[in-house]
Amino acid sequence: MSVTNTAVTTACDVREVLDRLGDRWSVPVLAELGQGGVRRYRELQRGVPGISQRMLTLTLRRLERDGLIDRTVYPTVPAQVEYGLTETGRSLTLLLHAVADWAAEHRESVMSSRARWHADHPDTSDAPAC
Amino acid sequence: MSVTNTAVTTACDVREVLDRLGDRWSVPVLAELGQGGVRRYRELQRGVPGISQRMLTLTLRRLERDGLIDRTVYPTVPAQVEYGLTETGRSLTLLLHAVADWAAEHRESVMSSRARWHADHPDTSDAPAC
DNA sequence: CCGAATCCGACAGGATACTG
DNA sequence: CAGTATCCTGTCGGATTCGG
Repeated sequence: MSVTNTAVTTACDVREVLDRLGDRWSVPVLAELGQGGVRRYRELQRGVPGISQRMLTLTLRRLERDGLIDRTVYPTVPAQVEYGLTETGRSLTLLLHAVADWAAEHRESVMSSRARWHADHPDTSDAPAC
Repeated sequence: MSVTNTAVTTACDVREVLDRLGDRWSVPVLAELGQGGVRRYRELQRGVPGISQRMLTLTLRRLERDGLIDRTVYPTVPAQVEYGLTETGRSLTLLLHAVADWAAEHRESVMSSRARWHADHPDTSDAPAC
């Protein structure tokens, strides 16, 4: 770790820093937090349909651990917790917008390619619709 | 599919189109193919250290299915197969460069945040070094 | 309200052996 | 050389229950 050269960026580094892009819920949670200011736990659960309490908590812990969101606890009764993006997290949402733009732009291309593949290879499995 | 509005981009769509960003080997393989022209099967296996034959084949099939790479078979003996990026695949590598840049730029921030978390929570598990 | 703890199924992915 | 086929394991994530 004595090397300060940040230009050496391998695919390995990317996965080490951005492994949150691989899991199921980090991106939806970040997207929800990116829409506005601060959200409470229940609001997030409603804003990210389908997420379980377990995965919401795990995802929030990991995002907090990586410094992408911060967690504020108000010692009221019952407890109140607010989640919001950090500066790093906000910059990440900009990147995610670029990713979403790419997906929207090339969606037709990818889908038609998959349809062609599906026609040529009738046996291979397909992921169901979203 | 009668809607032509591409501005409606949900996180669901992104994962549907770009689920290859989530798996273990698609990005390294795309990076290897993005470095130069066309690669053969064995060259890819050498250029992507650690990948097994099984995962290399699976990854290549999925990338081909999505129209990100194309596969050319020369009917020589023994068989010779070449893989190369399509136009869509090349445009994706541009996006991946942006992702890699973000990771390099915020690597220190994320790492220090994890170190702090690790200091405050001595029990939580950590992914090993890359 | 905001979680932690536990159990469990599914599937991605590694190792190995075999084939045209 | 360029793959299949098979077995096996770890991990992710869902469902449920309990606690502060």
